[in-house]
Amino acid sequence: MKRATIKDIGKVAGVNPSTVSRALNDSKDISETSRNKIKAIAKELNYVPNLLAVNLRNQRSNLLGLIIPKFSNYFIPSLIEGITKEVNKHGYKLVILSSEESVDKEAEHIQFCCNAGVDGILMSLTQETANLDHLQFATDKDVPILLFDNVKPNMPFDKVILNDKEIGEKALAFMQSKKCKNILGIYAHENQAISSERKQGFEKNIPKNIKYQSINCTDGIIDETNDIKKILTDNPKIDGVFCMNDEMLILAHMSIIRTYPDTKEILLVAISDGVLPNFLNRDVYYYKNSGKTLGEDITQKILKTIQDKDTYIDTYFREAEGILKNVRF
Amino acid sequence: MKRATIKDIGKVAGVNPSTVSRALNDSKDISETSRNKIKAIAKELNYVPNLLAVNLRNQRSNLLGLIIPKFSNYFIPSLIEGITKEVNKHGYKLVILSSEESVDKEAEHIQFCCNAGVDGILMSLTQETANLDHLQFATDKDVPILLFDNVKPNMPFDKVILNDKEIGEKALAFMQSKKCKNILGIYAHENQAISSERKQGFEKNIPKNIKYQSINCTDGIIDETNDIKKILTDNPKIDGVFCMNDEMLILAHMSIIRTYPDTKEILLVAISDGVLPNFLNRDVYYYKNSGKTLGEDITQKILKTIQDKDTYIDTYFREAEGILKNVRF
DNA sequence: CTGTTAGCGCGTTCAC
DNA sequence: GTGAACGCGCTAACAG
Repeated sequence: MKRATIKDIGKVAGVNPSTVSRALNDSKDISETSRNKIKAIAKELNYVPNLLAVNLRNQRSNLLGLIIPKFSNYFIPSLIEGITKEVNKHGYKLVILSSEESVDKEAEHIQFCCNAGVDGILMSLTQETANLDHLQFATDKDVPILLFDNVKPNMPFDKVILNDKEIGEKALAFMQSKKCKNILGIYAHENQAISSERKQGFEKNIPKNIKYQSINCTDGIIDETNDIKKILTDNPKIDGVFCMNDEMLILAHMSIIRTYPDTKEILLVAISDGVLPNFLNRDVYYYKNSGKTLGEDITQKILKTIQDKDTYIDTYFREAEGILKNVRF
Repeated sequence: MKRATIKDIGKVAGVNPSTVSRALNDSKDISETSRNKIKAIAKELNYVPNLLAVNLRNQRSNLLGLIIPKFSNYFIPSLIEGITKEVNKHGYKLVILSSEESVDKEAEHIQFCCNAGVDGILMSLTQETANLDHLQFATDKDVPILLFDNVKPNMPFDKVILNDKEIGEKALAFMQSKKCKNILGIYAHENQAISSERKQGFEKNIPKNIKYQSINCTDGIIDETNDIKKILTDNPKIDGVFCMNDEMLILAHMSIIRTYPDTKEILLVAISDGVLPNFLNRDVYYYKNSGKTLGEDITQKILKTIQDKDTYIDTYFREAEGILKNVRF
């Protein structure tokens, strides 16, 4: 059975389709009686609006686009969960596009969003994205973009930024207060903005009496524990490890317990989504940057931008929570 | 600057919009020369088709809907990654809808998919979903649905099913071969189809000489380690633990190392996505059911259904890989 | 308060 | 091979 349209309803009710539209959308230009009558018929006929038509008419789709560079294990799922929750609340839906670390795909995804009438774009850039010209495509078409996560403070777009550098500094200060004398820092790829920000912050004030070295690892490649293990073995005096995110934390954790099967006094400090530390069998101190709440945040921000039709460029700062300690039973 | 339409192109080229349409869609009813000319102009004008219009015209959107009951930590992210990868290959996009364990939302999401011209629905049911009437909405409108994960073999829809019961049996046999005499099984909520299937399989052939008990845990609630720890403490002879998925595995792992800080001979067997075991500092044997490859699978299946316009009900079986052992360095 | 008309942008049918 | 006209389903502008 073909689905009913407003035309069908109009035929049954003996009114014009536009009147049906008014009734269904609770326009004030319509009488109580015909509104009720029309609504009753609509229900009778199992009428549901065809969103494709509504969207074409309105040139918008109630869709939000999320463009991520790739899937990481801890942050992204948590982020998606936050966005999905918030988006559902406001009657929007979420389309997820993964660039798979390709700038070309990133550009394609932006194009798609614009052509599909997406109302706004949430976007975390690829590691390779140096040039931001392809974002212009969206701004030209007045599709709001909000950058987050892998974004530099000087990028001329709406963005949400964590106080990365400051947390790096705080982390160092904390480790100092805990009497660390020999520290290893574990970071991601240099092109990743948040990684280098956190690194810069951490390395800013290292005093002479603290020995320090760092390593860059690839997300989630468990083999890299071997490299870390080697550093730990070669430097038995290391008494503190700083991890720039959860992926690095798990590598560090594995490496430490493999290097020192019996508990050894190495202070483990990280910036984390907040879930993983509680699943590790070792004290972990961490600054919490929850993907979930970030997801809620950025969703609210872009929905507001959509509503207000703002065009100027905003930078929103976000503070990590901490320092926290994981729960041990 | 307003974006170009086929009308604009036609004006510049001095032809009718319909001719432009033909040229752009490589219709055979058009001369080589005008096709090239029109395409050149289109490029010149930065023409990109308005998908909203295309979709309304075709009554479809090149969108796939994914409806999940909620976000778990291990399986779902991996699943989404698999689907996204596969979907991108074929020019489709993915919309993610989370029911948050509410049957009502589940129904709403189905409705949305149908009204929005989604080409197909991938769906894992809520724990509470007993009645499948609301799926009828989609079949009525000829929107293909494919069920996976939390689906019972007798449900009259297209579905992908893992050999859950069989794996349960195999797991028991494996633990027997490893001389376990006292086993604890850890499962999820009873309403979760895969959990109860795996449980039934595992419990089917337990011999008299093996002591066995089980517990149902909630996903990702770390407090439940206390309950497991109590069982382990009260039953010091337990020498094997079976975990129905990754969430249970991590609970078991925590509980074991907390109960017995020094290594103790407890055989740990699980059904897993395959990532977590390698991050645990203990031997783990597991049957691998990768969310990622499942995601690829179900995407291919539903795309085929869409293409073929099949209407009969298929059940696809999927085999877990194993038994595998985690990598230890 | 309601009907008429027009158009969102595209693809397709039917003429020529 | 091309133009004209129509319709997908809905909403908004204008009249009355």
